[in-house]
Amino acid sequence: MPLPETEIPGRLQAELMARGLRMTRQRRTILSVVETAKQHLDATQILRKAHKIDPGIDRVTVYRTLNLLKRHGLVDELDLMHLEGEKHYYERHPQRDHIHMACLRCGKITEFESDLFDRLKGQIQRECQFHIVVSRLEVGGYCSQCRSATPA
Amino acid sequence: MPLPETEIPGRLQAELMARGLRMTRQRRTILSVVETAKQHLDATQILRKAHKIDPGIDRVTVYRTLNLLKRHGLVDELDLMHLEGEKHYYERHPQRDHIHMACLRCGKITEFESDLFDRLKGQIQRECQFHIVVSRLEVGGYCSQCRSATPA
DNA sequence: CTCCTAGTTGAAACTCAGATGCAACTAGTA
DNA sequence: TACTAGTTGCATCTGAGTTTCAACTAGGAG
Repeated sequence: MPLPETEIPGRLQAELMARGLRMTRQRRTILSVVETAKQHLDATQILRKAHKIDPGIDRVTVYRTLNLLKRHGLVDELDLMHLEGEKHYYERHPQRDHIHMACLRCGKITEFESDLFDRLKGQIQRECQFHIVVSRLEVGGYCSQCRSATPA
Repeated sequence: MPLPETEIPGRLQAELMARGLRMTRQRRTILSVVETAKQHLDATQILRKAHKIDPGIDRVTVYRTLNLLKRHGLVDELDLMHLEGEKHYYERHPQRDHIHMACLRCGKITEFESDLFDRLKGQIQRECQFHIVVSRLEVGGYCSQCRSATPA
């Protein structure tokens, strides 16, 4: 089955290789963890998952690889309003930027795409003559469930 | 000259006292530093400036006071795209939220207010039923000067 | 004005994410 | 198959921010 686009096991890998970067065993592992993540993971969680695939992998390699991906715009670094400590979270850079909403009560993270957001970025580029490379809109507050819940 | 609003030396102080919080010598000092800051300061810079006014002041007190102000929504905590390390920057919470643009080349921080931003927040509150307490839109990229400058 | 106490402070020690220096290793190429 | 620039792992470091606790004090009660 020589499909033209196998896509699933390695869009990030493909993109890194297309940039002429070396594909090591460790990088492959970390990339697959990031790629298949169901939620936002921090560096420690990524290390833990990578460790299950390849126990020899080191913390430092995870940090270095995440920096590499960030520099190449392949992953986005999130703070998620520092709801718990100062760690960073990572997600594959999406085709279309979205907003992250963090509930200050239950900690749930919700994502939201908006045309207004796209237009706002356009306005910044035009009016400020600022060339946007990365953007991050994070909002802290109370989600619909927590708003209607009885106060803790 | 009993002006009804002396305003200048202590709007933050007044707001804290209005909330029934204790006004200590140290807090007064830190508040005045934040209040008169010409640019975004991190905790260490705030400590340094506070130290010039009151050498006895401790790091810990600065951190605690900044947390207090943050909890009361009197200052906003910024990351400024982590241009240099993981520290946080602080600014008085403005009447109207603005966007922070960080130049990845020269490090300059520019602020920008936008009607679209206000509308976007309104949309989030309405469509997501999310009650916004704090919002932070940070953008990284290249400012107009650096775009036209010769590559380093 | 004096006393009282809950809230605040400072000093030291701690935590934790992330970075760095360097010798050993290896992917991709000649 | 050999070579080498780039990568890895380990040990160590850094630096922001937090915690613990005894001593102190702002601001209200008497």
